[in-house]
Amino acid sequence: MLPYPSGKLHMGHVRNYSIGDALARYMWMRGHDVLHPMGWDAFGLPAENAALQRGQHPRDWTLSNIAQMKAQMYRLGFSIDWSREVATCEPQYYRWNQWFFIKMFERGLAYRKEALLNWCPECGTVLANEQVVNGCCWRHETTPVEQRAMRQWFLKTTAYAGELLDDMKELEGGWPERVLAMQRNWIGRSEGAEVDFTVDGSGEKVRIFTTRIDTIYGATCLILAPEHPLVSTLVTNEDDRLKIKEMIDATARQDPGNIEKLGLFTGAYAIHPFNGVRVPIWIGNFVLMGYGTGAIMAVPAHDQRDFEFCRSFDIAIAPVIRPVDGLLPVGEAMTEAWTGYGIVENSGEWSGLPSEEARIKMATYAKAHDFGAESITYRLKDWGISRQRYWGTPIPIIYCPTCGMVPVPESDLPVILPLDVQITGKGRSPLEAVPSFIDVPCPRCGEPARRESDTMDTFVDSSWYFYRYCDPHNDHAPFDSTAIAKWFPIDQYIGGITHAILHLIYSRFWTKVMRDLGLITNAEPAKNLFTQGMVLKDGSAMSKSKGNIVDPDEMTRKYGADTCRLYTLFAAPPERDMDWNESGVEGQYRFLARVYRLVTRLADRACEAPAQPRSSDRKALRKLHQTIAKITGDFDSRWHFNTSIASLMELVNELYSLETSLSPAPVAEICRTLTLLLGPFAPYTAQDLWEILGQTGPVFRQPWPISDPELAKEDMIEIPVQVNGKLRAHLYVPHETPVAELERMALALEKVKPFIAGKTVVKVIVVPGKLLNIVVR
RNA sequence: GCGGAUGUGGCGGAAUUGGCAGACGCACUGGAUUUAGGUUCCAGCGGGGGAAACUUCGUGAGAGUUCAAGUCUCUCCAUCCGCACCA
Repeated sequence: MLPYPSGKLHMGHVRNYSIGDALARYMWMRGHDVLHPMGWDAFGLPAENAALQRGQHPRDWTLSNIAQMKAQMYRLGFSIDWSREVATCEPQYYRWNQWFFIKMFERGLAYRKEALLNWCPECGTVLANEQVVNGCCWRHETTPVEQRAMRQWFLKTTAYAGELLDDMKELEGGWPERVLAMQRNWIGRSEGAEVDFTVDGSGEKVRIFTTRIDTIYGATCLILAPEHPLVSTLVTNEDDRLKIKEMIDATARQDPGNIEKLGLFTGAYAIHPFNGVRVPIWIGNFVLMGYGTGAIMAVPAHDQRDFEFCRSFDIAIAPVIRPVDGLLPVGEAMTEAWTGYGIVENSGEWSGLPSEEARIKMATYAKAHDFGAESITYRLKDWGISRQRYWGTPIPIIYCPTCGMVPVPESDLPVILPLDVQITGKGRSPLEAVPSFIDVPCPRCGEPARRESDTMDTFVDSSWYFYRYCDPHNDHAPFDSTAIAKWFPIDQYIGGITHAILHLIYSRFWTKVMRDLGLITNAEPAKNLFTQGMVLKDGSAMSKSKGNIVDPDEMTRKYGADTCRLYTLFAAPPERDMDWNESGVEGQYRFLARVYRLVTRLADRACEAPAQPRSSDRKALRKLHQTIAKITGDFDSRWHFNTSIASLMELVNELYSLETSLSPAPVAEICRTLTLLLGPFAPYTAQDLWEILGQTGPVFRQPWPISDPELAKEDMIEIPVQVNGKLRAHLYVPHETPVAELERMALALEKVKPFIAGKTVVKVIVVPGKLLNIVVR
């Protein structure tokens, strides 16, 4: 069992690529310059995996593996602008990852610290907070992560927390609201104040964070997180220390969101900085060390959690906010906290002020007296990027006993992975056991030193791969800035919702860092984001643990790549989740076969001697041009390819029924156009038909067909006739029939007469070309 | 609890700007072709009533606006997703 992901192209990818590929092909046919690289997944994980399966060393995963990936993608019929190909696992890419890392290290944006980290026993590595899903690894959904204290490398995403949040304003409209909502939530900005309480006796300060400084006179105790550094000095009693340890363990075991409130009195008191009152210092498991300062003031009267805590430990409840409508909270008789804003009372000189005003004035006062200040807290944490894996970019740092942490000189980049490595999947990084890699001289003093053995999270690679695509063979910089200026920000990024707070935060962060390094000018990577729905099987997301995986390779062998792609586009609009249903796949297979038979038959027909035009020709051309208009409209507005494909099916059905009565003249044009329309969705079939029709060159380099409104226009229009909003009849009339004439005809209809007989026609509503409604009373 | 969505036949879905509800496909039924099965082709297919013409009800529930509501407004219900003791 190797400690590597068994990543493989799955149906979610196929759907993702089908959407992007259809769009790119359409844009090409419309004459646009499109850089259409497939996602990082296409190059990264599966290539690594394939290499491992063949027993190759990942260090050599370069062109041969890209070639293999190419073959896989081609087999699935995806087009990629190969002239700009790049793979994130090539040594050149390692080099620029390391180059960026050193730039960040020099600016304090990359740093190393000891921290409790999420450890996945299955991967044998640590994970970032964003990569933990329901307490489990994002790759191993049933393996709970463990907490381990380790020294690890972090990137300072928190330095950009405010900007990451503020710049979302520019993404509104272009990004799905739910992704923005998830990111807002994840960044978790909250405005408040920090206030220092002094420990009575020792004089030590306890800093707390609150969003409701206006309630501070209602603080009846302080509560520290069990992990708070002050706990060890306040609690000296062995029994209590044991209890605190138990508290931490018990909290970790429980279901999040439903954790029993545990508390312990430290025996110490703190001095309230506003009124000098001594308040007890408690320890509570509901206070999180990772948020704010890890300590709070408990205001039981105005915070529900504090209320529950103080109730169960018999701590005083002191209301200090009165609702504007004048009703007082009832103090000790309260059954729940009152969390609204109102008028401050029982609060010394601030009594009588509205909450909002008191907040500002009290924070100003705290600052003037040097015991606090306004403060903004974010929930976002720094991104832990160390991984104890073999594959991945080595972190370019050397530890020297005298010089400390020394970055690898730029001339020595890239640091590449050693070949002589034993991959056990156990314990620490496999690189630690490779002396030729680990033991190096210090670049500064030349004395023996040790190389960092951790490698970077692969989300580092995915954070900027799309920039490298613009200039993949550059060997003196990550890319040329002018190449970026041409393509960035990305006009349209397409991805799964699963990356809403992983990849999409990291890549936004990376973009801002690169901008501050002066490499690019855009502050955001992508103007527009489209998140396609998931591919479900039997109502739930496909996953290895559930065993409901549909293998694209197997489907391709059975039905062909075009069928799979067509089905992923047809089964639902792209933003919606779709259920995988194999009989639906067969429907698409039938459709493609039907098109193929039709076009090959008609190709022979086109060669027949010319004949008199027939009425069927007109009908077929009309449907053809209506279909062009429909599909063009779908591409230009909403990407509902399910309706595009439905309209292609309608066209094919119509051509089937007209087939025998068509004259040879329009047949060639109809076949060519049908093939071009099919091109973005089923490129293999389209290319095949294109050649059968005697044409040359790639279909997606042909101009997109243009709908002729005259040919698309119906001769006669059908107007529904309603009486009091109920459908009663239809009128078949020429286009420019005058309104008065329509009214006269409608009122004279045999089917209408019984419904208006004996009643007064109040008015007749005519919506030109649409409908006619007779209102009677 | 907070946030984001969604609700239409047996199923996936269509109705893009308030204007014929159910396009297209799947499943099903019948017919043609076939020794047979499969394939292919043709037809039917929301519920009730009717032999049929036709009629009536119908877009989670209830109200409202309108000549007209799946679509707009309000109230409620259900489901899904994300976050969740965030001070």
